[in-house]
Amino acid sequence: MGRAPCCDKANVKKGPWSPEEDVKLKDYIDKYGTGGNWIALPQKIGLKRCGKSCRLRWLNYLRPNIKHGGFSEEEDSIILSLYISIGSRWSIIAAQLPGRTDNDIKNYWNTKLKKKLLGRQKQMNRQDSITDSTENNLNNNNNNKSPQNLSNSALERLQLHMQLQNLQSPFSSFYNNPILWPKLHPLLQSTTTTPNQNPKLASQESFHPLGVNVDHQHNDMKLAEINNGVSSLYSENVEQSQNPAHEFQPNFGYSQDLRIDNHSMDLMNRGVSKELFQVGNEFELTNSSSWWSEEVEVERKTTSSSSWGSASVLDQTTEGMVMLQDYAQMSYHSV
DNA sequence: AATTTCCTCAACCGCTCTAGG
DNA sequence: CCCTAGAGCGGTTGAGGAAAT
Repeated sequence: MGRAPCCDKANVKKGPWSPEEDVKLKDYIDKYGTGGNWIALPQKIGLKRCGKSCRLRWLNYLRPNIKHGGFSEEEDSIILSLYISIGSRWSIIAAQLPGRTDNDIKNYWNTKLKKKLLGRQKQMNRQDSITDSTENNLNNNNNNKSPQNLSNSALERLQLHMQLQNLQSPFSSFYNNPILWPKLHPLLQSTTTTPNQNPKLASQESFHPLGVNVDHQHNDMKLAEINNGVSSLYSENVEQSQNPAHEFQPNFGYSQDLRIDNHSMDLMNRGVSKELFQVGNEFELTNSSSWWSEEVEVERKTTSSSSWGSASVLDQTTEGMVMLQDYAQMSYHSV
């Protein structure tokens, strides 16, 4: 017993859309809207298409103000920083880029942007063998912590974190140099361990380079996955919790318990990114300079020749978020 | 010029989530 | 509370064009 198909596959046309089909669909939606029922829509118009196919065609190509190709560097930066922040949540990323569709961004990332970044890294590797040893360290770390527990996306983001760090500071290994690690709250420093230090963590949880231990089986960690971290900006330690449930206490750069009320969780699960950030705006932020060690902060200031474009919608988000963007873009442009 | 390989991206698939009965 | 249909999402595929041989 499989799942019932959403439409009669035998009587449905597949493949590329003809201009006539596009006109039919666009005209109808312009006049009457979708009617809130995509499944019924093709029958009303007389299209031999699956409702899902109509929806996709409308969202990705026919609706007004859609942009294709020609991604700007600013858009690249936003995609990069959000990908590192939240992973392959393409719909959320697309919501930050007016006129872009999730499908477009997904394709752009998979075919160009990712290669662009990895290409830079390969170039760096050729130039500097120190970087190679760093990659080996990463691989070793992955081996130690049961890599099958990490999704490809999470691994990729981990690697990107590493690579961005290397691009920024190619002569030192992020993982081998604790001075580069973000400072943790003194009281909680001891609660965050590396997989090597804690075999239990190594086998059960994703190890985050910035101190975020993600237990994917724990419901609270759904948020952590998203924040992992809007980005890595949050650390949490559920086991150490002293706080009541439903109390959301974000804290940039400090490892501590992280809880969230149902409404906020719902917003995040729905991918309502603006509201996600608005939730973030309510945070009482700690001084962002504490997030990175002074060494990184100094280098950040001296190397950065660019700043976030004033047009970025993300500029109005939390200080911490902007800082992350700044970090990502600075790293990106620093090569 | 012919063939092969690579790349791009539109579209599909199958899953999860959600609302409504 | 359960079930179902529809919406939405992310991963994957494959046709077609471009580049390389």
